[in-house]
Formats: sequence, C-alpha cells, structure tokens
Amino acid sequence: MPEPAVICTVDVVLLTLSEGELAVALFQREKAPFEGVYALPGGYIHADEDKTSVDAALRVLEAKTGVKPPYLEQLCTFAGADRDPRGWSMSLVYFALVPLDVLDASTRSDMLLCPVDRLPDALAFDHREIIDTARERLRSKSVYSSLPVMLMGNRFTIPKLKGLYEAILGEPLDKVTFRKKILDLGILEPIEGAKEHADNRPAQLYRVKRKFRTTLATMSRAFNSAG
Amino acid sequence: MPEPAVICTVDVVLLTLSEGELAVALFQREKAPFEGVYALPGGYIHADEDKTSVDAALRVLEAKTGVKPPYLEQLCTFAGADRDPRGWSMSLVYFALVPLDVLDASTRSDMLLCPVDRLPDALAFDHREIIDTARERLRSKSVYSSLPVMLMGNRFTIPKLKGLYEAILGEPLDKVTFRKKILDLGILEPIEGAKEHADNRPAQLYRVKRKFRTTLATMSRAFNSAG
DNA sequence: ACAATAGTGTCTGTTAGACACTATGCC
DNA sequence: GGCATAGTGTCTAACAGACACTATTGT
Repeated sequence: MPEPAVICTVDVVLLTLSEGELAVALFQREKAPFEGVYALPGGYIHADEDKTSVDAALRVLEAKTGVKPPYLEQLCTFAGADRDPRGWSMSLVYFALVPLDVLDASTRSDMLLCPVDRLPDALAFDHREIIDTARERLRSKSVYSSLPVMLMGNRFTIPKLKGLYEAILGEPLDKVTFRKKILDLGILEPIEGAKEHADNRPAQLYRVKRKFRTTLATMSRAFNSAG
Repeated sequence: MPEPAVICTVDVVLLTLSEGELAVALFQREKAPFEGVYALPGGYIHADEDKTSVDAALRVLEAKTGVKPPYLEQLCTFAGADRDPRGWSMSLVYFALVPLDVLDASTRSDMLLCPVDRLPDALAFDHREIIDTARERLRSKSVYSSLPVMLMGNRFTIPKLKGLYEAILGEPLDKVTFRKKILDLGILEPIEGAKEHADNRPAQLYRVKRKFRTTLATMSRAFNSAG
C-alpha cells in the first residue's frame, strides 16, 4: 500500500563567533510557507543527487553560504505532522561550526548572522527550537572537549579562547585551570614569536597542531565544576 | 518540481539486560529486501496515523513487542542512497531501554533477544552499525548518569547495578566509588527490611525514588577514570 | 568454622579552583 | 610610574581509587 508522502528536508545550524558572540546563519524564506520569515539554511533532499545525508547538508550549505564547514555533525531530526503546514515533514538537521573569517571570505549577501541571544521574534517552522537544541549540544560538548576551537581562526590567544568557552557555557571560567587543561590536551602549539598586541601585555598566539586540524581532542575532566 | 520519493522509516534499538548481558531485540524480516534476515523492529512512518516521530516509534515497537518502553530517546538518523536496495532511504532510529521483566510480560514469540556481543553474522540493512551506535550512546551516557537504572527492575541491589554498569562500560569499577556515587545521586532508596538472599551475606534491595521514576539524574564526575 | 559476598574506614595521589604573585606591554 | 591584561607558583579542599577491614548470611 502506498504511504502518504513525507516531506524530507535537510537544515543546517551554522554557528560562528561574531564580535565575541555566538551567532547563527539565517536566511529570509523566498516562498510560502513562512515567506519572508527568517529560517535556517535548508532544502529538500535530492534523492537523485545526494549520495548521503551529509552530501545533502553540504550541498544546501554550499548553495546558501558558499562555505564548506570545517566541522559538521548530525544534530537531530525534527519530524511530525504539525511542524510544516504542507504536511507530515521530517527535517534532518546538521550542525556546523565555521570560523568567522572563513564565512566572511565567501558570504552570499542575503545572509543574516544573528547572535543566538537575540534571535528575531519570528522564525520559520520550529527553527527556534532547533537552534536551542544546537546551542545545548555545543554547550554540552564544550564542557569536556576542544570542539570550540573550530570556531576560532588560524591563530588565537588562550584568553580569547577562554572568552569563547565562557560565551558558550554562559559562566566564567578559572584562568589557571582553563590554561592548564586546554594546553594539557596537547592540540595547541604556540606560534614562535607571534603575539597579539593590545594596549597591555601582549598574549602568545597559538594554533591547532597540524595533526589535529581535523580530529578533535576530548578532555578527561570538565572545565567547569557544575554537576 | 516533484522530488523522487524518499523511503521514510522508523527503527528502534531496544536494549535490555538478559542474564547479565546487554541484549538487543531482533526480528526476522518477513519480506524482501533481506527476507528472513534479522533486523531491528521498525517500519514505515504512517503520515496519516503518527502525529509525531515518537508516536511512530512507539507504534512500531508496540506492534512488534507489545511493550511501552520506560525510556525512549532519539538516537540518530541513518540516511542515504545505498543503505536500502529499494532506493534513497531515511531511517529515524530510536533507542529504548526496557527491564527484562517488562519485556517478558508481553513478548511476542518471534522476538530474538540477542546479546550485543554475539550478533548474528547477517543483519539487515546497516542495522549492525545502528546497534553499535546505540551501544556507544548508552556507554557514553552511562559514564556520567544514572541511565542504566532504566534497565533494572523495580528492586535491585547495588552490586547488581554495578555489574550492569560494568557490562555497559566494559571495564571493572571500584566497589567503594560506585557505591558512594550512585547513592550520592540521591535517586535510590533502600527498601526497608528487603534483602536479596544468596548463599552468602544478603544485599540490601533498593528502588528508584518515586519522584525520579521518570526523570534521571546526572552525576558530577565520571565513574571511571578514563579520559 | 569456613566460604563468599556485602558493606565500611582509612589513606594517598591527583586535581580543580582560589589567590597571590610576577611579567610585559601601552599610556 | 600607573594601568591593564598575560601568565605562573602555591596552597587547599575535594575526590577517585586502592586496600584493608568488618559484617552477615548459607553450608
């Protein structure tokens, strides 16, 4: 017996660090439903074109943003009868982390980089919930891993990275502990003679070691003490 | 433009504790593809019947096993062109934990409870990979949470629960540490005067406190020392 | 009494976090 | 010199894990 068709789409939560804040990439929808309303980049799965669901996510992201994300993982699937007025729908959502400079280099002009703490009042479908889920995923992974370095550019200082962790976790971290643990991971190396200058003591610049450019490290203990 | 149809299914990895081992519920497929081969309980999403994807998972599980699982969460979505010979398919996989006695009470006779360490040589589709993903999810969640108590019955002893954690994590745990941490969670209470008798010193029986029957606790530190 | 497992008390090495301190730039 | 931030040394309280010990049953 033929089943009523299910609407199969892929959406991507692309997060970046913009002006010290976590921001998500949004686009105004060109068609109904939710025409003109901001939504995550996404689109139908093209069964004749996408070999895997990752391919579909990359294709959609490439089309909307021109970016190949250095980090991409499956987030969750949002499905049900009520989330799309056109019918029963299934949205396979991916979660991408992209440094701001990569995004800047190839941005399509219609993209809105919106700080996750100040989302528009209206978002298409259940995209607000999806973004919240992505934030929560990033937060929980950040507690015990080096995932956030995917949001930094090629060179960054420890204090800047600490600020990013604090922005993600929403709480202050201890300077000494953060330093020790992030360095103990062994994925960062100082860039000889390179310092970031401000109107105070310059900070040592670091980069991710070559062999960890793709792989990420997990740390043995959490950064914060929360249970 | 009409998109080529995507095959939308729900599958459930139902795990239980059988004779001290973690076991998964499998069924022989009645139709091609993979007719006669063991597979996870699953089926098409019924867009006209299932309001949400959880409904679909529960319906499929109820139909095959007669069980309403005390714990159910979305695991992952497996999708792509190659996993199903019929075409591009998308399987939304749920992950259920059920105590053995609940399962025994309403088992359909054609179910195979197979220890996860001794799976059949042949499994339908990518179900072996799916089961591995579920084991890994359970393992990672067990390190820092009380999730495994969902696999115990109404009453159990601390040493029995410790054995379950060891089966899931695949490594021995320290008796003292386990005791302290599982009790510190505050979700268990001793059953007054109830002991489990063997041919040695009887062990105190515990149960999950009423207010935690549905909610689960997370512990501040890991059970094991592994990073 | 003995075997076997349940359960506890104590010690030790490790570590997170607090705090104080030093270092190094710009004004 | 003063200020601000980078970076380090040290102390302490908490805790995981090891080990030895006691407790309680059946045989």
